[in-house]
Amino acid sequence: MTKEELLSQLNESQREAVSYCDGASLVIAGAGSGKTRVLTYKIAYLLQEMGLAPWNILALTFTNKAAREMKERIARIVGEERARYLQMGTFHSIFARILRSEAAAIGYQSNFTIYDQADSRSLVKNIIKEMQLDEKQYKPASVADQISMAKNHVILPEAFAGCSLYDNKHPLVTDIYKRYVERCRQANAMDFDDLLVQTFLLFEHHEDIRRKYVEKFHFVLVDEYQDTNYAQQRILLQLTRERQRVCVVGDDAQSIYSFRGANIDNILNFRGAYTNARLFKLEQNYRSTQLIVEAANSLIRKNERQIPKDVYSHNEHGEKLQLKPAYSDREEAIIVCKDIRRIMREDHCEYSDFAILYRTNAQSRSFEEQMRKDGIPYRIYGGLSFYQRKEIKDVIAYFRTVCNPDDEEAMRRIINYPTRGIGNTTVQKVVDCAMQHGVSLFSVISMPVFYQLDVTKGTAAKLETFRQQIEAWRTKLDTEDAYTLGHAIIMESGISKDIYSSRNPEDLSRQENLEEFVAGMQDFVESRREEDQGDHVQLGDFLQEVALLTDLDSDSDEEQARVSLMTVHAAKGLEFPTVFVVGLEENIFPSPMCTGSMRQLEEERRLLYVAITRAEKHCILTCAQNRFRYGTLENDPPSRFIRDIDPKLLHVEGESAEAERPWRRSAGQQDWMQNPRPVATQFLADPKPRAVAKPKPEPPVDPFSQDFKRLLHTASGGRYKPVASVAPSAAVSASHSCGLREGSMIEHQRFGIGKVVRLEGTGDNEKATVEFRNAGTKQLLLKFAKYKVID
DNA sequence: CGGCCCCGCGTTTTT
DNA sequence: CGCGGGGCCG
Repeated sequence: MTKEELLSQLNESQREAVSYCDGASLVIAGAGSGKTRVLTYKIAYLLQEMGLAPWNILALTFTNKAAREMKERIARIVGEERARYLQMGTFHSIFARILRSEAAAIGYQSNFTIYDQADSRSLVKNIIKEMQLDEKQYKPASVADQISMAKNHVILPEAFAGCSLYDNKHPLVTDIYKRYVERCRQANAMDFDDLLVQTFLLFEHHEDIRRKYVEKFHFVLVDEYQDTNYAQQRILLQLTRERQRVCVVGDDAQSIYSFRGANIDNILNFRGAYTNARLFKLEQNYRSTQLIVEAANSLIRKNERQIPKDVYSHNEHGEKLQLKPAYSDREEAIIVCKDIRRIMREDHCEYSDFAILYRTNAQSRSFEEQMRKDGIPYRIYGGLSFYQRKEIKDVIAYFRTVCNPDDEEAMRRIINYPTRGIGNTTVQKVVDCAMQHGVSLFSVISMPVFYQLDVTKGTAAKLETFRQQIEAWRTKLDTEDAYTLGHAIIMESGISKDIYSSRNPEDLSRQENLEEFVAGMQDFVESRREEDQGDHVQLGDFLQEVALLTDLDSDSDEEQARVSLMTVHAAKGLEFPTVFVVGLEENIFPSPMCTGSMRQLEEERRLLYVAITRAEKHCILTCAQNRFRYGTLENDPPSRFIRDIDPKLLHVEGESAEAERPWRRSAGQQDWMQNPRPVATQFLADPKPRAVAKPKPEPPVDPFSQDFKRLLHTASGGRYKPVASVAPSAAVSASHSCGLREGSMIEHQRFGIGKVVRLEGTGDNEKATVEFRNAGTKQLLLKFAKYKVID
């Protein structure tokens, strides 16, 4: 591709951003303005026009998926060969690689383990217990979050007491933090935040090493810059302050990750850090209709902290945003399902053209149920990651122990799994002993006599057997590939036996998960072998990959079109012709956890902005007046953000009933949010039957029955009326999230054609019993099964 | 040491 | 309501 051809693919502002390579630049890319396009073309431009070698370009992204997709797109422009050597990946994966090769300089071994959030929390919890603190006062999760936040701001334990995170009610967090850091070191482990902090410290204390990487990376690009935290910003500065050859791309209006340390000031003040930085704005939105863009603009304009910009669209006018009030979460789901059917008829589109976005994962439930009833195929993203499932974590803990026997959290997990008679008492003795001598658990187990470990003969023998088993696998680390060794560990450790001899035969999902995991391991080894040729793929390589991989990254070779259900956070970077933003009530969106500070409220508002701007053609908001949560009925007013949207751009269903819709009252009138909530709950049975001998004849109230509607009507003083008379859908034969019904014919990737004879389970545990023509009867865990519905 | 029962708790989430 | 952790008992 010539320079002219390359640049002709871009609009004027994109072209300017791409071709400016002389110094630092900040590209503010409005929603749908072709941000990824600019990044890919810019890298192509650097390669072709500026003559940079691919290994001299560093591109940092936030997800593996983003990195992979961008690499593919660049390969299409400049060819596989050159794209392959680009230094492209997430902050964490790139820095993990650097840290492994420079481990010695900071006193680590290069086989260090990466602790995930669960490991961090568990370690914090152990420390709190050992310090004999009250777990009510020092909640492990919250302390772990504080430590994480401190690290994101590069505040080391010594400085913690003086920082703003420190609060007088919990003075001992400082000590917990100190111990935590020590323990990570003893375990030769880094948590996710360490991958940043340690990289920063490495560059800060070892100028020679910093120079080496400055020399290596001639140009640095950062995607989603609005989501970087302080540590990331500092490292970026370390790498680029001499050359100033850096380009960051982002949208301050889409900064929604402050809860994990992202700091919107990074992008707002970029030109404070790089004084000569040029600013480019991409303001033309190619994704959405004009009315959607304008409605989103009207919302985000209510925020004070932002870089002024004027996002516009030249696409068709389109229709207004729709607001559809519902009585209950169940009716909300019914409305959405009806609308999906309606729009499919009108627009002749597929299930995969729809997304349902919500604030919290728990909200998926009502939609799941309704879509199953209606036979609408769907896929839920997020929730529990595959790698967070117990059986998978156990296997990984074995792998981790074999690669790095000092890994305390992994050791604790597997030392008595499967049960081998090493109970809590023994574990605690080993831990105490290790702490006393300042060594790892494995050191104590290896030399119990030397460390004067006080256990009975029998226990000592059990520990020794365990140690020998680990050591035996360790000798194979260099000679066997990840798959062979991993498979051996699963078989020989007794994990396999434990899972397959499980007393409840219904518990088949664990087996399938394990099989999926083993298959994934095999795939990994094979694909890596092709890439790197020759060298065999070690277990450690697999662990490195897995530690930084998530569910969303996994291959989604969708055979079947399905409606996507996910949180707004998970939807960032995606787009859909039709988007439903559901649950727009106070105490849901904005989340009740945000205390109302302006910063937090503005972030919640940006979150809604992100949700709306995912939509290409239709954007439909829903709001339920009553919602079951934790078994009780909640009744919240509509979200305050609804009032932030320009009323001219919002069509409320049942407009005629305006007077009765509290959120349509003009400003100045008494604030509807301050009105006492209508209490429908009082008409319902007390959800927790206490010992109090009260006559409690109330049968459970079906939230969709006529009775319930009447209750709501009375409770609200007649204010709430049905938005649409929606009959509960007639009993539909058992059907499935994947569009399956009993009797469906499917074509399975491995087993061929078969007939579904039974469906059971919900959510991730949905299983189908299928009679295959040529492969007999099989049970499939639908989350992982690869198949197509043919009838 | 292991299983069972009861109590408490419950934003967003990537790496 | 549903899950996970802690405590108690065999």
